[in-house]
Amino acid sequence: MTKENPQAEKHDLSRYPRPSVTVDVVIFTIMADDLRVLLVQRKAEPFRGVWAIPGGFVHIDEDLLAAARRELEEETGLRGVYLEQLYTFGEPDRDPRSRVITVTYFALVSTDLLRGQQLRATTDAQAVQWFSMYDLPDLAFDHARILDYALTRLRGKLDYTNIVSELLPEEFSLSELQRYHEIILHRPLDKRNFRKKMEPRYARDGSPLANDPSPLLETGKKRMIGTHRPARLFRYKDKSRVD
Amino acid sequence: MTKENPQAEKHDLSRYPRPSVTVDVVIFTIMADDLRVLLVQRKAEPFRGVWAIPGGFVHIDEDLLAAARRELEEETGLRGVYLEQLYTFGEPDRDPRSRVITVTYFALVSTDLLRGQQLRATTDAQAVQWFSMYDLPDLAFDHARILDYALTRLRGKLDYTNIVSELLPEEFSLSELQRYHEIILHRPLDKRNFRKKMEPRYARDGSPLANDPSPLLETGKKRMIGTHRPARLFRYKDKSRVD
DNA sequence: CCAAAAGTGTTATGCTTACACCCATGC
DNA sequence: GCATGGGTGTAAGCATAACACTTTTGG
Repeated sequence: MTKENPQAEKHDLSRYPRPSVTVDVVIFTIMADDLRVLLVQRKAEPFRGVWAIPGGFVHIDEDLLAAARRELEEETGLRGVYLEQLYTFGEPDRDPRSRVITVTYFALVSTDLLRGQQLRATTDAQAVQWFSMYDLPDLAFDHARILDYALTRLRGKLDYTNIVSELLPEEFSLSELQRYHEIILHRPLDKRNFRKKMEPRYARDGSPLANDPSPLLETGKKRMIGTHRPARLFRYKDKSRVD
Repeated sequence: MTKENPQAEKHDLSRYPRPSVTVDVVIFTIMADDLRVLLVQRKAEPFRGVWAIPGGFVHIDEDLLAAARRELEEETGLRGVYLEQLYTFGEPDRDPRSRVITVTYFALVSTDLLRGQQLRATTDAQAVQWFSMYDLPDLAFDHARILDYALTRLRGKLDYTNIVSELLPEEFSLSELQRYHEIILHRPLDKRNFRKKMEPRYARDGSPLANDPSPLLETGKKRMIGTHRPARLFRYKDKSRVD
């Protein structure tokens, strides 16, 4: 209380210990036909040797989002990635050592961005590794709950945002787009219905329809892989924005 | 960084100053045909005399939600109220004095609960007052943005949750329910379409329909006010739950 | 019988779901 | 011509949106 009174505030601030504030970043990607999350193996107690979501302390003059970006970059070397605040967890005993409040974020990185990037072994981790969301190891602290929450949020946003565009390469076929949705939702989707919803519509003369609700743009290019009919390629009209 | 290394952690924690953590609680109610929010007038600098969202420091062993409940009770005397975490704001300069990270919540209190409750003048506030969301004073810090965010969230949840039940009395007519929706959305709704969506459906013999999607239960009671046709009264089958 | 709010139905449009076969390509 | 993934249409059911008059009550 008494944030509103500077005198009382000084009082409070000197008398009462402050909690530590960390950011933890749930980093998702799609890889090998699977939804994966980046975890680090803890080098020290508590939970030594146990896998955990990467994260760390917020610096005193650092924005929360900036701290999340920094953590992400430390682990993956990546910048300019989609990040969204998830939730703030602050149960007093979530860290057995001391009071730690963690502001969680989730990041979506496309296979494109990841290509050629090395995962970095940071000083506080024995190892860094991608895990399937559908086959997770035991996790430190309340991190299982955080992953759960992140997955729910990701799924929830799938069908009313462009969020999947952050995981896809710039250009993709409708089958690939559908596959990404299926991997995230973890269930099969009907091909014709999916296309009906996603595909751009054209007027009779082939010109782009004015009030087309589709988020996609047909590039005109085709992709040939293997020995079958080539697929048309699409792009998202707009990339999703951070919340 | 280095949260994972206890030695490095001690280092960090002693070397680096920690931010203060507060909770701010956006308290909504519906009153006099209007959506209102509870604000306090600051007694001290900065922003002395300016209106602000009630809030205060999180105690070192106190859960975030518990801190929000405490703030709420300090201002309104109310317990057992719907509270939901909104967002965490942590720009380094959002408080000119020092680094303050605020975890925001929103609370929904029904006119029923409020009846007979006194607003309390706390030590750090000159005054406490309900303001119309549609006619707000200037606000301290980034509080205008927080209110904005809270309103967006409330509106977004209106049509896929039972959240409005937290603002209503136990029993209400369809007209009242519609009025609450209109007040929150700040636009008129079609009466027949609204009822089609909300009203319970019955089989031909008048028995309650098995797969009725309506969230409402007809109580059988009627309410007579004034000199016109009495309205049927309804209840929500389930109350909404905290996120 | 008047004032006031409660209550009520239809049509058009568009989204959702379920479902099975033909097409284009390289070899 | 075959293997492989790309590509297509229709019908039923359901939600949405627009729109105006009748019913019930107390005084």
